[in-house]
Amino acid sequence: MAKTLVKRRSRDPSATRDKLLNAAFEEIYRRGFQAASLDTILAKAGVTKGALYHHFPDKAALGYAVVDEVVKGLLLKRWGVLEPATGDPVSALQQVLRGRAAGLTTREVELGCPLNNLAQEMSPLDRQFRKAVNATFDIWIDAVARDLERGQTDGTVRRDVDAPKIAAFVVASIEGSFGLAKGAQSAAMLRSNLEVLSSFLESLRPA
Amino acid sequence: MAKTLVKRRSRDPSATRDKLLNAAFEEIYRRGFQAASLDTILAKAGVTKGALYHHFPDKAALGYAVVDEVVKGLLLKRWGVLEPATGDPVSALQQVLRGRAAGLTTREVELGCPLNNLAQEMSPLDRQFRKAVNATFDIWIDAVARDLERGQTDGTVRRDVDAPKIAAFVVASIEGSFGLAKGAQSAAMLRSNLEVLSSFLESLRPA
DNA sequence: TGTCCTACATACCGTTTGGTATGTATAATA
DNA sequence: TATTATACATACCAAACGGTATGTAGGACA
Repeated sequence: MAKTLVKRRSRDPSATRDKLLNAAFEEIYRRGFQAASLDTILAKAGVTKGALYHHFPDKAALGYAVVDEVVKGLLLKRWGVLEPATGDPVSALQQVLRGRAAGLTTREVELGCPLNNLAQEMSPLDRQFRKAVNATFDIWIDAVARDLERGQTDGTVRRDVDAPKIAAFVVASIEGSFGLAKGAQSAAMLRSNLEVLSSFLESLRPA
Repeated sequence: MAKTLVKRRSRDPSATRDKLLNAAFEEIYRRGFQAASLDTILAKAGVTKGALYHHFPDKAALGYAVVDEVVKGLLLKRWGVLEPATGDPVSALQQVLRGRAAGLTTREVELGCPLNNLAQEMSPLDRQFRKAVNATFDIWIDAVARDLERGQTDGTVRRDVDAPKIAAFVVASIEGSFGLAKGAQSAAMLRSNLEVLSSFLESLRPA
């Protein structure tokens, strides 16, 4: 018996922490951070207040952890930032857009982008929140910018475009599209916007 | 003495209502609707709870009124929707973008677009909120779409573009740009994004 | 002038909130 | 085996919340 390896620990702090993070993410995603109820999070996680305040000093710290350990990874994975860039960047970006447009869930359309939700709600209210959220956006934007710059050296992207500026605009357009579609509760509008963005990307190719 | 015209009425219901709406707008703009405190709003408006609940049945109704009677007009005015369209639409839109970029306030960069804030926070939570917010977005999008269509008949806009789709994308990009800039607290990023959007609009002109 | 409805002001209420104090069982360590 | 720190569970708290009940002053109208 590999008891020491497989043993059912009646106390598993990291598992408890994960349950808290996941439950908090769900609640925050649905209601926003400020309106997220700790009691609801605890009920969903199946633990008590003692566990929460053992792992996190306060509600804000739980929120920061949700950004750094849940939302950040989710976003970077969904937008292909974690995978190594290959081929010409315009086509690669277009493919990511198509993939996202094809795989949209109702939940995603209704609730929008969790990172953008937190950015809009918390940026003016909490400096630490703003920094955590913004750091993640910067990673995304920088990744797009570097892809475009690589395309410029490879000759697949026009040399007269300002790659960092375009990258920021691409991310802004994506988030704006999700936001508008969230208000309209329309996956069709979201897909349409992503298509327009895709056609804009096409204009970045050399003439 | 034009007493009946200029008289200081100790009771002025519509003025009281306006004070409530303006104070509520400020508080909601800063903290979001859910976190907006009625007591704070009342203090800012200089009235009491009795006045509030005389004019509005509950907090939600106050929020709806803020959208319909404050935010809506503000947004449509700022983006030139209320002024009659003239000249070629691409140039007109670019001019609005330049004007907005030039006239940005710190407050606007930090707090973002009040309509978009409410859209992101309340759309999944309150159907009536969502409808009020979305109706205003639709007015804006439709206005842009009609401008573009007019340009198409005038020959200043390419005929192969889908005007309503482009219009939605333009609004999405603008809101996304404000949102990203709000997170980054950067007027420069906002201006940069609006410039990229302006260059995109340029591509709508006939070859 | 008397009446009556509007337009508030004041005081209060139950609920929910984030947070804390305290007790206790587990499990590594000495 | 005894000790001790970790990892919780339970019970509780003050403050803030949205909302209500009740009282009252202003002003149009009769």
